[in-house]
Amino acid sequence: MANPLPRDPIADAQRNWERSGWGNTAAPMAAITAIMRTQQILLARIENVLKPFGLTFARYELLALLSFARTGALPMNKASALLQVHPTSVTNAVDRLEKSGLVVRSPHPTDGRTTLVELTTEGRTMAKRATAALNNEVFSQSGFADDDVEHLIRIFGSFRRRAGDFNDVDDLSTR
Amino acid sequence: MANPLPRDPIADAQRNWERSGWGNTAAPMAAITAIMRTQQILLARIENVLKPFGLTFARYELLALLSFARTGALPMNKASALLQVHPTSVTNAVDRLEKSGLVVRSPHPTDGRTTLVELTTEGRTMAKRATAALNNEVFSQSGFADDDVEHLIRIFGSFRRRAGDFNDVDDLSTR
DNA sequence: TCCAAACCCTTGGATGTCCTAGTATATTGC
DNA sequence: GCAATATACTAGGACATCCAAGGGTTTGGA
Repeated sequence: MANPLPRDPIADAQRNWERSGWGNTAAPMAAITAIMRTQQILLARIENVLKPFGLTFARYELLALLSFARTGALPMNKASALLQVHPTSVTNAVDRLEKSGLVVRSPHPTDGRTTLVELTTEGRTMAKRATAALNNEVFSQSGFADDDVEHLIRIFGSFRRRAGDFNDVDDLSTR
Repeated sequence: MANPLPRDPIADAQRNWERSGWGNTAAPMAAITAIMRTQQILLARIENVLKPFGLTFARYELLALLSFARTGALPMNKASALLQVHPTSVTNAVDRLEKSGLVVRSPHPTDGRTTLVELTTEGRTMAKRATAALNNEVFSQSGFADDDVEHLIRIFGSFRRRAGDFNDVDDLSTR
């Protein structure tokens, strides 16, 4: 990890924006830049925890998704939709997970176009272990206050819905 | 863009987490996953706006950084530190920007190890144009309410400081 | 019935990020 | 003053993401 900078580079950028006549968009610019940087920091922490398992975050997400599927299997296109990544990214992840013996591909029983990805026994075990590690080493000490976590879930939930990610109006806080 | 899902996959994941005995970390997990997805959406929007300019976000960030430097030039290691990316990522970006004629490399006047990256006239023009496009097409319609933008800047500012990004306690709201 | 359109997955290519290692230059300490 | 250590940049490799294009399978309308 590099040494801390003396000043916040994003706050500096915000000032530069304002000084250049973009005062009305300086704040959203700063917020978006902060999201980018935060994502980078969090992803690095996650990858660091997953490395001993021989997993990356992309592959872990697929394992976790499969572990919550009723039968431990999903069509590739379904996984792509739920993970919200390009189909080729799923192909890539499945290739590597299959080489590691954590998932297997099988033909869809009724649709010849579709391929199912299924968790192996080792895959299910790996998903459990990796999940425990992530919860214990990352999520339980995220660095966000409880209130802020709720803020983030709400703000980004609205954002993602408006961005076209999903249609429902489900609100966990009302359960 | 894919069609919207009927349900929010992150809210579903949060429920699965709770059902599996990870109730205490389900919320931070959901918040972090939402940050990842939001970053992906925003990056796609930004790349989309920059594409006509032949720029990517990584290259744009370097151009913007240089455009705010007093002399339009910075040592590579300085750029790496301020952009908070690996030195090799800067090398990569400079290689491509140099091929496009937007920046030039030059030796540091007193330190033989250091290379300066400097904006060309075309580079400065490009930075201005791309910045205007991003402000008009992305930042001015970020999809976040003004209040939420302030929340995000505050929350992620604290997070980044605690993560070791920078040392100051600068708070824009007190200016 | 049958062919065009739609859908599913994969291959190949472009980019970005990081890590590791190697080369060159500066700085430090004895 | 010189060797050891630190610093700066780059080359090569592993992965991830997306896009474009191609081949196989289904579906749907004439």
